[in-house]
Amino acid sequence: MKPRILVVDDEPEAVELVEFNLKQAGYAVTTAADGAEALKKIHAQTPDLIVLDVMLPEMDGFEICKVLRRDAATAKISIIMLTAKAAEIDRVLGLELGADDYLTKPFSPRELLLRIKKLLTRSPGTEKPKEQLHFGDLLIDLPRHTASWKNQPIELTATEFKLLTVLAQRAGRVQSRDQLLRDVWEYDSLIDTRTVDTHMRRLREKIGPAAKHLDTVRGVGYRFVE
Amino acid sequence: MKPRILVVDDEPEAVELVEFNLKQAGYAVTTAADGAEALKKIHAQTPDLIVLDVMLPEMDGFEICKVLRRDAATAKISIIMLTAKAAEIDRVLGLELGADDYLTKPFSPRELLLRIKKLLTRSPGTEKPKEQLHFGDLLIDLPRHTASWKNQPIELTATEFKLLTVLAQRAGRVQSRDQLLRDVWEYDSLIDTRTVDTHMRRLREKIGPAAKHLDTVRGVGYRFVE
DNA sequence: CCCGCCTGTCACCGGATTGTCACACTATTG
DNA sequence: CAATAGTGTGACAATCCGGTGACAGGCGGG
Repeated sequence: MKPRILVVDDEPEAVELVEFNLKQAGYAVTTAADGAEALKKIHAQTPDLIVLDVMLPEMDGFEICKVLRRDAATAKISIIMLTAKAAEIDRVLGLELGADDYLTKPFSPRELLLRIKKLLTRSPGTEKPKEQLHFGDLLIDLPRHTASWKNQPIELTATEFKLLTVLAQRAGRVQSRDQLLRDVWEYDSLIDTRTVDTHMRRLREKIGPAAKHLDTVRGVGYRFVE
Repeated sequence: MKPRILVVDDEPEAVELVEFNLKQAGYAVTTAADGAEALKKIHAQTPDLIVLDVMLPEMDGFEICKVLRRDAATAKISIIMLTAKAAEIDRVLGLELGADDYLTKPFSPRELLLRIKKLLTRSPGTEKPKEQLHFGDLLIDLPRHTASWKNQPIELTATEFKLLTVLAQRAGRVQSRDQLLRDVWEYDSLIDTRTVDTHMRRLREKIGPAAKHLDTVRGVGYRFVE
Protein backbone atom coordinates (compact mmCIF):
# COMPACT_ATOMS: atom_id res chain seq x y z
CA MET A 1 0.00 0.00 0.00
CA LYS A 2 1.89 3.04 -1.22
CA PRO A 3 1.15 6.25 0.65
CA ARG A 4 -0.53 8.77 -1.62
CA ILE A 5 0.95 12.24 -1.86
CA LEU A 6 -0.49 15.26 -3.62
CA VAL A 7 1.94 17.92 -4.80
CA VAL A 8 0.45 21.37 -5.37
CA ASP A 9 2.59 23.98 -7.11
CA ASP A 10 2.12 26.19 -10.14
CA GLU A 11 5.67 25.98 -11.37
CA PRO A 12 5.95 22.95 -13.65
CA GLU A 13 9.68 22.43 -13.07
CA ALA A 14 9.26 22.43 -9.30
CA VAL A 15 6.41 19.93 -9.53
CA GLU A 16 8.41 17.73 -11.81
CA LEU A 17 11.42 17.67 -9.55
CA VAL A 18 9.41 16.82 -6.47
CA GLU A 19 7.28 14.31 -8.30
CA PHE A 20 10.29 12.50 -9.63
CA ASN A 21 11.90 12.23 -6.23
CA LEU A 22 8.78 11.09 -4.47
CA LYS A 23 8.08 8.42 -7.05
CA GLN A 24 11.66 7.24 -6.71
CA ALA A 25 11.03 6.92 -3.01
CA GLY A 26 8.02 4.71 -3.64
CA TYR A 27 5.12 7.06 -3.13
CA ALA A 28 2.05 7.33 -5.29
CA VAL A 29 2.13 10.93 -6.50
CA THR A 30 -0.55 13.11 -8.01
CA THR A 31 -0.12 16.78 -8.82
CA ALA A 32 -2.15 19.94 -9.10
CA ALA A 33 -1.24 23.38 -10.41
CA ASP A 34 -3.80 25.49 -8.58
CA GLY A 35 -6.15 25.46 -5.65
CA ALA A 36 -9.29 24.44 -7.47
CA GLU A 37 -7.59 21.48 -9.08
CA ALA A 38 -6.05 20.51 -5.75
CA LEU A 39 -9.36 20.47 -3.92
CA LYS A 40 -10.97 18.48 -6.71
CA LYS A 41 -8.28 15.82 -6.58
CA ILE A 42 -8.33 15.70 -2.82
CA HIS A 43 -12.02 14.97 -2.78
CA ALA A 44 -11.71 12.47 -5.58
CA GLN A 45 -9.15 10.44 -3.69
CA THR A 46 -7.96 11.55 -0.28
CA PRO A 47 -4.17 11.63 -0.19
CA ASP A 48 -2.20 10.73 2.93
CA LEU A 49 -0.13 13.86 2.70
CA ILE A 50 -0.10 17.13 0.75
CA VAL A 51 2.93 19.15 -0.28
CA LEU A 52 1.49 22.61 -0.69
CA ASP A 53 3.14 25.69 -2.14
CA VAL A 54 2.01 28.96 -0.65
CA MET A 55 2.31 30.96 -3.86
CA LEU A 56 -0.51 29.92 -6.12
CA PRO A 57 -2.72 31.80 -8.56
CA GLU A 58 -6.19 32.74 -7.28
CA MET A 59 -6.57 30.64 -4.13
CA ASP A 60 -3.25 30.57 -2.27
CA GLY A 61 -1.83 27.83 -0.08
CA PHE A 62 -3.05 29.46 3.10
CA GLU A 63 -6.61 29.40 1.85
CA ILE A 64 -6.42 25.78 0.81
CA CYS A 65 -4.98 24.81 4.14
CA LYS A 66 -7.77 26.56 6.03
CA VAL A 67 -10.45 24.97 3.89
CA LEU A 68 -9.00 21.52 4.40
CA ARG A 69 -8.75 21.94 8.14
CA ARG A 70 -12.35 23.06 8.46
CA ASP A 71 -13.77 19.96 6.83
CA ALA A 72 -13.68 16.89 9.06
CA ALA A 73 -13.13 14.67 6.04
CA THR A 74 -9.86 16.35 5.21
CA ALA A 75 -8.82 17.82 8.56
CA LYS A 76 -6.51 14.95 9.37
CA ILE A 77 -4.43 14.96 6.22
CA SER A 78 -0.81 15.88 6.88
CA ILE A 79 0.23 19.07 5.15
CA ILE A 80 3.74 20.32 4.39
CA MET A 81 3.80 23.94 3.32
CA LEU A 82 6.39 25.36 0.97
CA THR A 83 6.85 28.94 1.99
CA ALA A 84 9.17 31.77 1.04
CA LYS A 85 9.48 33.76 4.20
CA ALA A 86 10.68 32.55 7.52
CA ALA A 87 8.47 35.14 9.14
CA GLU A 88 5.37 33.26 8.10
CA ILE A 89 6.35 30.11 9.86
CA ASP A 90 4.49 30.73 13.08
CA ARG A 91 1.32 31.42 11.24
CA VAL A 92 1.74 28.38 9.04
CA LEU A 93 2.16 25.97 11.91
CA GLY A 94 -0.29 27.71 14.20
CA LEU A 95 -3.92 27.18 14.90
CA GLU A 96 -5.31 29.23 12.07
CA LEU A 97 -3.59 27.29 9.34
CA GLY A 98 -2.43 24.19 11.07
CA ALA A 99 0.12 22.82 8.70
CA ASP A 100 2.16 19.95 10.10
CA ASP A 101 5.51 21.10 8.82
CA TYR A 102 7.06 23.59 6.42
CA LEU A 103 10.03 24.07 4.15
CA THR A 104 11.46 27.33 2.90
CA LYS A 105 12.36 27.45 -0.74
CA PRO A 106 14.79 26.52 -2.00
CA PHE A 107 15.01 23.13 -0.35
CA SER A 108 16.72 19.88 -1.16
CA PRO A 109 14.55 16.95 -2.23
CA ARG A 110 16.24 14.86 0.43
CA GLU A 111 15.06 17.23 3.09
CA LEU A 112 11.52 17.04 1.83
CA LEU A 113 11.67 13.28 1.85
CA LEU A 114 12.79 13.25 5.46
CA ARG A 115 9.90 15.45 6.56
CA ILE A 116 7.43 13.36 4.64
CA LYS A 117 8.71 10.19 6.16
CA LYS A 118 8.48 11.65 9.61
CA LEU A 119 4.89 12.71 9.18
CA LEU A 120 3.74 9.52 7.55
CA THR A 121 5.22 7.25 10.15
CA ARG A 122 3.74 9.30 12.91
CA SER A 123 0.17 9.62 11.78
CA PRO A 124 -0.72 5.94 12.04
CA GLY A 125 0.40 6.10 15.63
CA THR A 126 -1.95 8.91 16.48
CA GLU A 127 -5.03 7.20 15.22
CA LYS A 128 -6.04 4.19 17.21
CA PRO A 129 -6.17 0.78 15.64
CA LYS A 130 -9.68 -0.55 15.63
CA GLU A 131 -10.75 -2.23 18.81
CA GLN A 132 -13.77 -3.95 17.40
CA LEU A 133 -14.44 -5.63 14.10
CA HIS A 134 -18.03 -5.93 12.89
CA PHE A 135 -19.10 -8.18 10.07
CA GLY A 136 -22.84 -8.53 10.00
CA ASP A 137 -23.78 -10.54 13.07
CA LEU A 138 -20.18 -11.34 13.85
CA LEU A 139 -18.40 -9.16 16.36
CA ILE A 140 -14.75 -9.45 17.30
CA ASP A 141 -13.66 -7.45 20.31
CA LEU A 142 -9.88 -7.24 20.56
CA PRO A 143 -9.30 -5.78 24.03
CA ARG A 144 -11.90 -8.04 25.59
CA HIS A 145 -10.55 -10.94 23.61
CA THR A 146 -14.04 -12.14 22.82
CA ALA A 147 -16.03 -12.94 19.73
CA SER A 148 -19.79 -13.24 19.38
CA TRP A 149 -22.46 -14.14 16.85
CA LYS A 150 -25.77 -12.36 17.25
CA ASN A 151 -24.64 -11.39 20.72
CA GLN A 152 -24.08 -15.00 21.64
CA PRO A 153 -20.50 -15.37 22.86
CA ILE A 154 -18.27 -17.78 20.98
CA GLU A 155 -15.75 -19.73 23.01
CA LEU A 156 -12.37 -19.63 21.31
CA THR A 157 -8.89 -20.64 22.37
CA ALA A 158 -6.06 -18.14 22.14
CA THR A 159 -4.81 -19.47 18.82
CA GLU A 160 -8.23 -19.67 17.26
CA PHE A 161 -8.98 -16.12 18.32
CA LYS A 162 -5.78 -14.83 16.85
CA LEU A 163 -6.31 -16.71 13.62
CA LEU A 164 -9.76 -15.24 13.28
CA THR A 165 -8.50 -11.79 14.11
CA VAL A 166 -5.68 -11.85 11.60
CA LEU A 167 -7.98 -13.04 8.85
CA ALA A 168 -10.67 -10.52 9.70
CA GLN A 169 -8.23 -7.64 9.84
CA ARG A 170 -7.14 -8.53 6.32
CA ALA A 171 -10.72 -9.11 5.20
CA GLY A 172 -10.97 -9.74 1.49
CA ARG A 173 -7.33 -10.59 0.98
CA VAL A 174 -6.18 -14.16 0.73
CA GLN A 175 -3.62 -15.22 3.30
CA SER A 176 -1.31 -18.07 2.48
CA ARG A 177 -0.69 -20.75 5.07
CA ASP A 178 2.85 -19.51 5.46
CA GLN A 179 1.69 -16.00 6.03
CA LEU A 180 -0.76 -17.15 8.65
CA LEU A 181 1.95 -19.14 10.37
CA ARG A 182 4.06 -16.03 10.56
CA ASP A 183 1.32 -13.73 11.74
CA VAL A 184 -0.54 -16.02 14.07
CA TRP A 185 2.21 -18.26 15.36
CA GLU A 186 4.87 -15.57 15.14
CA TYR A 187 7.73 -17.84 14.30
CA ASP A 188 8.53 -19.28 10.92
CA SER A 189 7.91 -22.66 9.56
CA LEU A 190 8.86 -24.75 12.55
CA ILE A 191 5.30 -25.83 12.20
CA ASP A 192 3.71 -27.89 9.49
CA THR A 193 1.56 -25.75 7.21
CA ARG A 194 -1.20 -28.32 7.41
CA THR A 195 -1.61 -27.36 11.04
CA VAL A 196 -3.32 -24.24 9.79
CA ASP A 197 -5.99 -26.42 8.23
CA THR A 198 -6.70 -28.10 11.51
CA HIS A 199 -7.11 -24.80 13.27
CA MET A 200 -9.34 -23.51 10.51
CA ARG A 201 -11.54 -26.55 10.99
CA ARG A 202 -11.77 -26.02 14.72
CA LEU A 203 -12.46 -22.35 14.20
CA ARG A 204 -15.22 -23.11 11.70
CA GLU A 205 -16.82 -25.62 14.04
CA LYS A 206 -16.88 -23.17 16.89
CA ILE A 207 -18.14 -20.10 15.12
CA GLY A 208 -20.90 -22.09 13.45
CA PRO A 209 -22.92 -19.97 11.03
CA ALA A 210 -20.23 -17.29 10.96
CA ALA A 211 -18.04 -19.82 9.17
CA LYS A 212 -19.54 -18.52 5.95
CA HIS A 213 -17.04 -15.68 6.26
CA LEU A 214 -14.14 -18.10 6.05
CA ASP A 215 -13.32 -19.01 2.49
CA THR A 216 -10.88 -21.61 1.32
CA VAL A 217 -8.96 -20.55 -1.76
CA ARG A 218 -7.78 -23.76 -3.24
CA GLY A 219 -4.07 -23.84 -3.92
CA VAL A 220 -3.48 -20.53 -2.20
CA GLY A 221 -4.78 -20.18 1.32
CA TYR A 222 -7.70 -18.78 3.25
CA ARG A 223 -9.66 -15.58 3.05
CA PHE A 224 -12.12 -13.75 5.25
CA VAL A 225 -15.07 -12.46 3.20
CA GLU A 226 -17.50 -9.85 4.45
CA MET B 1 -12.85 33.18 31.22
CA LYS B 2 -9.84 31.91 29.32
CA PRO B 3 -8.75 28.42 30.26
CA ARG B 4 -5.35 28.49 31.96
CA ILE B 5 -2.62 26.28 30.64
CA LEU B 6 0.80 25.65 32.13
CA VAL B 7 3.59 24.62 29.78
CA VAL B 8 6.52 22.84 31.40
CA ASP B 9 9.61 22.28 29.30
CA ASP B 10 13.26 23.16 29.74
CA GLU B 11 13.91 23.99 26.12
CA PRO B 12 13.14 27.67 25.56
CA GLU B 13 12.37 27.32 21.85
CA ALA B 14 9.91 24.53 22.45
CA VAL B 15 8.18 26.53 25.14
CA GLU B 16 8.05 29.57 22.93
CA LEU B 17 6.52 27.74 20.01
CA VAL B 18 3.86 26.14 22.13
CA GLU B 19 3.19 29.30 24.07
CA PHE B 20 2.73 31.33 20.92
CA ASN B 21 0.27 28.89 19.48
CA LEU B 22 -1.73 28.52 22.64
CA LYS B 23 -2.02 32.23 23.11
CA GLN B 24 -3.13 32.58 19.51
CA ALA B 25 -5.80 30.07 20.28
CA GLY B 26 -7.03 32.16 23.18
CA TYR B 27 -5.62 30.39 26.19
CA ALA B 28 -3.98 32.02 29.18
CA VAL B 29 -0.50 30.54 29.21
CA THR B 30 2.11 30.35 31.91
CA THR B 31 5.38 28.51 31.60
CA ALA B 32 7.91 26.73 33.76
CA ALA B 33 11.33 25.36 32.95
CA ASP B 34 11.70 22.78 35.68
CA GLY B 35 9.72 20.75 38.18
CA ALA B 36 10.13 23.02 41.18
CA GLU B 37 9.00 26.06 39.28
CA ALA B 38 6.07 24.12 37.85
CA LEU B 39 4.83 22.99 41.25
CA LYS B 40 5.18 26.49 42.62
CA LYS B 41 3.11 28.00 39.83
CA ILE B 42 0.53 25.26 40.06
CA HIS B 43 -0.05 25.95 43.70
CA ALA B 44 -0.05 29.70 43.17
CA GLN B 45 -2.81 29.46 40.60
CA THR B 46 -4.21 26.11 39.61
CA PRO B 47 -4.19 25.75 35.83
CA ASP B 48 -6.91 23.89 33.96
CA LEU B 49 -4.42 21.86 32.01
CA ILE B 50 -0.71 21.14 32.03
CA VAL B 51 1.51 20.38 29.05
CA LEU B 52 4.34 18.46 30.61
CA ASP B 53 7.60 17.41 29.05
CA VAL B 54 9.05 14.18 30.39
CA MET B 55 12.66 15.22 30.07
CA LEU B 56 13.38 17.80 32.72
CA PRO B 57 16.39 18.55 34.90
CA GLU B 58 16.19 17.17 38.45
CA MET B 59 12.57 16.19 38.87
CA ASP B 60 11.29 14.63 35.64
CA GLY B 61 7.81 14.71 34.20
CA PHE B 62 6.90 11.33 35.64
CA GLU B 63 7.68 12.54 39.12
CA ILE B 64 5.68 15.70 38.74
CA CYS B 65 2.76 13.75 37.39
CA LYS B 66 2.81 11.37 40.33
CA VAL B 67 3.03 14.18 42.85
CA LEU B 68 0.11 16.01 41.27
CA ARG B 69 -2.05 12.92 41.19
CA ARG B 70 -1.44 12.16 44.82
CA ASP B 71 -2.63 15.52 46.08
CA ALA B 72 -6.40 15.89 45.98
CA ALA B 73 -6.06 19.60 45.22
CA THR B 74 -4.24 18.92 41.98
CA ALA B 75 -5.34 15.41 41.14
CA LYS B 76 -8.02 16.56 38.75
CA ILE B 77 -5.93 18.77 36.50
CA SER B 78 -5.69 17.44 32.97
CA ILE B 79 -2.18 16.52 31.97
CA ILE B 80 -0.75 16.05 28.50
CA MET B 81 2.67 14.41 28.55
CA LEU B 82 5.30 15.04 25.94
CA THR B 83 7.25 11.84 25.70
CA ALA B 84 10.01 10.57 23.50
CA LYS B 85 9.37 6.87 23.42
CA ALA B 86 6.27 5.11 22.29
CA ALA B 87 7.17 2.35 24.70
CA GLU B 88 6.41 4.57 27.65
CA ILE B 89 2.87 5.27 26.60
CA ASP B 90 1.26 2.51 28.61
CA ARG B 91 2.90 3.68 31.73
CA VAL B 92 2.09 7.31 31.08
CA LEU B 93 -1.60 6.70 30.59
CA GLY B 94 -1.80 3.91 33.10
CA LEU B 95 -2.80 3.89 36.70
CA GLU B 96 0.53 4.82 38.13
CA LEU B 97 0.96 8.08 36.30
CA GLY B 98 -2.47 8.75 35.01
CA ALA B 99 -1.80 11.35 32.37
CA ASP B 100 -4.83 12.17 30.28
CA ASP B 101 -3.12 12.14 26.94
CA TYR B 102 0.33 12.14 25.43
CA LEU B 103 2.21 13.29 22.37
CA THR B 104 5.45 11.94 21.06
CA LYS B 105 8.00 14.49 20.00
CA PRO B 106 8.18 15.94 17.49
CA PHE B 107 4.57 16.99 17.15
CA SER B 108 2.77 19.75 15.32
CA PRO B 109 1.22 22.55 17.32
CA ARG B 110 -2.04 21.77 15.62
CA GLU B 111 -2.03 18.30 17.03
CA LEU B 112 -1.40 19.63 20.49
CA LEU B 113 -4.23 22.10 20.15
CA LEU B 114 -6.61 19.36 19.13
CA ARG B 115 -5.75 17.29 22.18
CA ILE B 116 -6.06 20.25 24.49
CA LYS B 117 -9.43 21.15 23.11
CA LYS B 118 -10.62 17.59 23.54
CA LEU B 119 -9.57 17.47 27.17
CA LEU B 120 -10.92 20.88 28.10
CA THR B 121 -14.31 20.36 26.54
CA ARG B 122 -14.64 16.99 28.17
CA SER B 123 -18.10 16.92 29.62
CA PRO B 124 -18.47 16.63 33.37
CA GLY B 125 -20.12 13.28 32.73
CA THR B 126 -16.93 11.71 31.46
CA GLU B 127 -15.18 12.79 34.61
CA LYS B 128 -11.75 11.91 35.78
CA PRO B 129 -10.74 8.59 37.31
CA LYS B 130 -13.46 7.48 39.63
CA GLU B 131 -12.83 7.36 43.30
CA GLN B 132 -15.14 4.46 43.81
CA LEU B 133 -15.83 1.49 41.64
CA HIS B 134 -19.13 -0.36 41.97
CA PHE B 135 -19.76 -3.74 40.46
CA GLY B 136 -22.90 -5.25 41.86
CA ASP B 137 -22.22 -5.99 45.50
CA LEU B 138 -18.55 -5.25 45.12
CA LEU B 139 -17.31 -1.83 46.09
CA ILE B 140 -13.76 -0.60 45.66
CA ASP B 141 -12.92 2.68 47.34
CA LEU B 142 -9.64 4.05 46.01
CA PRO B 143 -8.91 6.93 48.38
CA ARG B 144 -9.84 4.85 51.42
CA HIS B 145 -7.94 1.92 50.00
CA THR B 146 -10.70 -0.47 50.98
CA ALA B 147 -12.89 -2.99 49.26
CA SER B 148 -16.13 -4.53 50.43
CA TRP B 149 -18.70 -7.13 49.43
CA LYS B 150 -22.28 -6.46 50.47
CA ASN B 151 -20.92 -3.86 52.85
CA GLN B 152 -18.71 -6.45 54.50
CA PRO B 153 -15.14 -5.20 54.36
CA ILE B 154 -12.61 -7.37 52.56
CA GLU B 155 -9.12 -7.49 54.03
CA LEU B 156 -6.57 -7.07 51.26
CA THR B 157 -2.86 -6.50 51.22
CA ALA B 158 -1.43 -3.59 49.27
CA THR B 159 -0.51 -5.69 46.26
CA GLU B 160 -3.82 -7.48 46.16
CA PHE B 161 -5.68 -4.22 46.33
CA LYS B 162 -3.72 -2.69 43.53
CA LEU B 163 -4.14 -5.76 41.40
CA LEU B 164 -7.87 -5.66 41.92
CA THR B 165 -7.97 -1.96 41.22
CA VAL B 166 -6.03 -2.17 37.99
CA LEU B 167 -8.20 -4.98 36.72
CA ALA B 168 -11.42 -3.27 37.74
CA GLN B 169 -10.45 0.03 36.17
CA ARG B 170 -9.91 -1.78 32.89
CA ALA B 171 -13.06 -3.82 33.34
CA GLY B 172 -13.78 -5.97 30.33
CA ARG B 173 -10.35 -5.68 28.83
CA VAL B 174 -7.96 -8.56 29.10
CA GLN B 175 -4.69 -7.69 30.80
CA SER B 176 -1.66 -9.80 30.06
CA ARG B 177 0.57 -10.87 32.90
CA ASP B 178 3.28 -8.57 31.62
CA GLN B 179 0.93 -5.66 31.56
CA LEU B 180 -0.17 -6.38 35.09
CA LEU B 181 3.43 -6.60 36.21
CA ARG B 182 4.04 -3.18 34.75
CA ASP B 183 0.97 -1.54 36.16
CA VAL B 184 0.77 -3.21 39.54
CA TRP B 185 4.41 -3.89 40.33
CA GLU B 186 5.72 -0.83 38.50
CA TYR B 187 8.90 -2.34 37.24
CA ASP B 188 9.42 -4.67 34.38
CA SER B 189 10.21 -8.29 34.23
CA LEU B 190 12.36 -8.52 37.30
CA ILE B 191 9.54 -10.64 38.54
CA ASP B 192 8.37 -13.98 37.31
CA THR B 193 5.10 -13.68 35.46
CA ARG B 194 3.77 -16.66 37.37
CA THR B 195 3.83 -14.50 40.47
CA VAL B 196 0.76 -12.82 39.07
CA ASP B 197 -1.04 -16.15 39.26
CA THR B 198 -0.23 -16.53 42.91
CA HIS B 199 -1.59 -13.13 43.72
CA MET B 200 -4.69 -13.78 41.68
CA ARG B 201 -5.26 -16.91 43.73
CA ARG B 202 -4.87 -15.04 47.00
CA LEU B 203 -7.10 -12.28 45.75
CA ARG B 204 -9.77 -14.75 44.70
CA GLU B 205 -9.64 -16.51 48.03
CA LYS B 206 -10.09 -13.29 49.93
CA ILE B 207 -12.85 -11.71 47.94
CA GLY B 208 -14.82 -14.95 47.99
CA PRO B 209 -18.01 -14.69 45.96
CA ALA B 210 -16.78 -11.58 44.18
CA ALA B 211 -14.18 -13.79 42.52
CA LYS B 212 -16.76 -14.41 39.84
CA HIS B 213 -15.69 -11.08 38.39
CA LEU B 214 -12.16 -12.34 37.85
CA ASP B 215 -11.86 -14.25 34.62
CA THR B 216 -8.89 -16.22 33.44
CA VAL B 217 -8.33 -15.95 29.71
CA ARG B 218 -6.21 -18.92 28.95
CA GLY B 219 -3.08 -18.12 26.98
CA VAL B 220 -3.63 -14.40 27.31
CA GLY B 221 -4.11 -13.08 30.82
CA TYR B 222 -6.82 -12.03 33.23
CA ARG B 223 -9.96 -9.98 32.84
CA PHE B 224 -12.39 -8.28 35.18
CA VAL B 225 -15.96 -8.89 34.07
CA GLU B 226 -18.91 -6.88 35.30
C1' DC C 1 15.16 -10.66 69.26
C1' DC C 2 11.25 -13.21 67.94
C1' DC C 3 7.05 -13.59 65.60
C1' DG C 4 3.68 -13.03 62.15
C1' DC C 5 2.47 -11.21 57.80
C1' DC C 6 3.41 -10.26 53.12
C1' DT C 7 5.73 -11.71 48.88
C1' DG C 8 8.10 -14.02 45.36
C1' DT C 9 9.43 -18.55 43.75
C1' DC C 10 9.13 -23.36 42.89
C1' DA C 11 7.42 -27.99 41.87
C1' DC C 12 3.62 -30.63 40.87
C1' DC C 13 -0.87 -31.86 38.86
C1' DG C 14 -4.86 -32.16 36.03
C1' DG C 15 -7.13 -30.52 32.26
C1' DA C 16 -7.19 -27.82 28.07
C1' DT C 17 -4.87 -26.99 23.96
C1' DT C 18 -2.25 -28.03 20.11
C1' DG C 19 0.64 -30.20 16.42
C1' DT C 20 0.77 -34.23 13.74
C1' DC C 21 -0.65 -38.06 11.21
C1' DA C 22 -3.48 -41.17 8.43
C1' DC C 23 -7.31 -41.36 5.85
C1' DA C 24 -11.54 -39.60 3.36
C1' DC C 25 -13.12 -36.55 0.25
C1' DT C 26 -13.34 -33.04 -3.60
C1' DA C 27 -11.79 -30.28 -7.30
C1' DT C 28 -8.61 -30.18 -11.20
C1' DT C 29 -6.20 -32.01 -15.03
C1' DG C 30 -5.23 -34.72 -18.97
C1' DC D 1 -12.69 -41.58 -16.44
C1' DA D 2 -8.46 -42.10 -13.85
C1' DA D 3 -4.81 -39.88 -11.71
C1' DT D 4 -3.41 -36.35 -8.84
C1' DA D 5 -3.04 -32.50 -5.93
C1' DG D 6 -5.22 -30.08 -2.34
C1' DT D 7 -8.31 -29.84 1.56
C1' DG D 8 -11.52 -31.64 5.32
C1' DT D 9 -11.83 -34.83 9.25
C1' DG D 10 -11.14 -37.89 13.24
C1' DA D 11 -8.08 -39.48 16.54
C1' DC D 12 -4.13 -39.19 19.61
C1' DA D 13 -0.10 -38.06 22.18
C1' DA D 14 2.83 -34.31 23.65
C1' DT D 15 2.87 -30.09 25.40
C1' DC D 16 1.38 -26.06 27.54
C1' DC D 17 -0.89 -23.53 30.98
C1' DG D 18 -2.99 -22.09 35.08
C1' DG D 19 -4.34 -23.60 39.88
C1' DT D 20 -2.46 -25.09 44.07
C1' DG D 21 0.28 -26.15 48.22
C1' DA D 22 4.56 -25.38 50.25
C1' DC D 23 8.43 -22.69 51.52
C1' DA D 24 11.93 -19.13 52.44
C1' DG D 25 13.42 -14.39 52.71
C1' DG D 26 12.16 -9.67 54.08
C1' DC D 27 10.12 -6.43 56.89
C1' DG D 28 7.92 -4.27 60.70
C1' DG D 29 5.92 -4.39 65.30
C1' DG D 30 5.89 -5.85 69.85
